[in-house]
Amino acid sequence: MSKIRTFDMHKFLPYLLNQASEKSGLAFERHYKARYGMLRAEWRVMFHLGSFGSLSATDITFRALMHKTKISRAVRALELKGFLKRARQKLDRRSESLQLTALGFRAFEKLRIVAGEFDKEICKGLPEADLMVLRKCLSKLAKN
Amino acid sequence: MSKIRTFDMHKFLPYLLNQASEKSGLAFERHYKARYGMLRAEWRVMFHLGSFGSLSATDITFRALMHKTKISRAVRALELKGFLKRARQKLDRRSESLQLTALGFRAFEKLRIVAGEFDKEICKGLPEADLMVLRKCLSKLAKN
DNA sequence: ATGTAACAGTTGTAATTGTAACTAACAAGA
DNA sequence: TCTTGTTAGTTACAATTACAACTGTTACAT
Repeated sequence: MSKIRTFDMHKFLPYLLNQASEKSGLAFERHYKARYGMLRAEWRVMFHLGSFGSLSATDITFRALMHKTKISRAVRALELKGFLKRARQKLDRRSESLQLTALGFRAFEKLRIVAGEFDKEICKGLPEADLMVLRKCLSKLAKN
Repeated sequence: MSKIRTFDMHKFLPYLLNQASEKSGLAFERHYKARYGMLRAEWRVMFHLGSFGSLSATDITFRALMHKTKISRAVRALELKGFLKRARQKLDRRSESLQLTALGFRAFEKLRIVAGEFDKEICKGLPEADLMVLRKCLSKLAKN
């Protein structure tokens, strides 16, 4: 039985991406889970608000590739923890501008440091040149 | 306020990995969902059995980085669809060897072709040299 | 052989999630 | 003003999932 022209699943990009993503995602999860009782969705919302500043829920939907109900619930959870405050937009009262509170930002800053160490750790063993290529490819794949 | 030594989250690998993984995973989902009513967990189990041959549920747990209850239920779903059969191991009657049926393998073969096209599509625009680096890095990240 | 611990896989239950339907706010043409 | 259509975000409910407790099997020291 010939395997000619048969696609090799070991090279299937969605598979490789998922493996790598799950591995690192699971490993990092314990940091925000243990310290702040946050779910992954909450961490992602905090990550976006901390990194990009004030955003609306819809903004986060597109940036984080998460469903709007998931975001709605994560926002409420963060709000209940006192990590986030919302403010109705004056110009369009349908949408609200989300922002980390001082408390939320302190938590984000702590996690940012942990994230930096974590990132350094998992990048160990990969040449800097490869990392540049890797980041470039991942950004492209996420956009398209 | 100085940003010196502050980690740039845009380069945070778990974030980039998740973005790229979600994007491609969501896009490919419709193929097995629409044609075979399979969930992502089911597709992953089928993927592993189709690619690597006969495996036990525990094998898949480690290879696919999925929780064992998720696998247990995916296996049952595939079994009900007639895509998979199980056989108790003679030597260790706790574990069972899972294998695609002829029907299951035909479905896998069809999806494999779709996967090949899908993969080609999302790789478009990335130089072959970069893809080699990308795959190498992803494999390493998944192992560690 | 017997007790204890480890392991493969399943199931009950509670938490999380997705889908579709909803409310409230805007927009723009008749 | 009064539709009609769109958008931001929420909620009800059903589907999916995780966690812990469970059954049945094996390993192995006593």
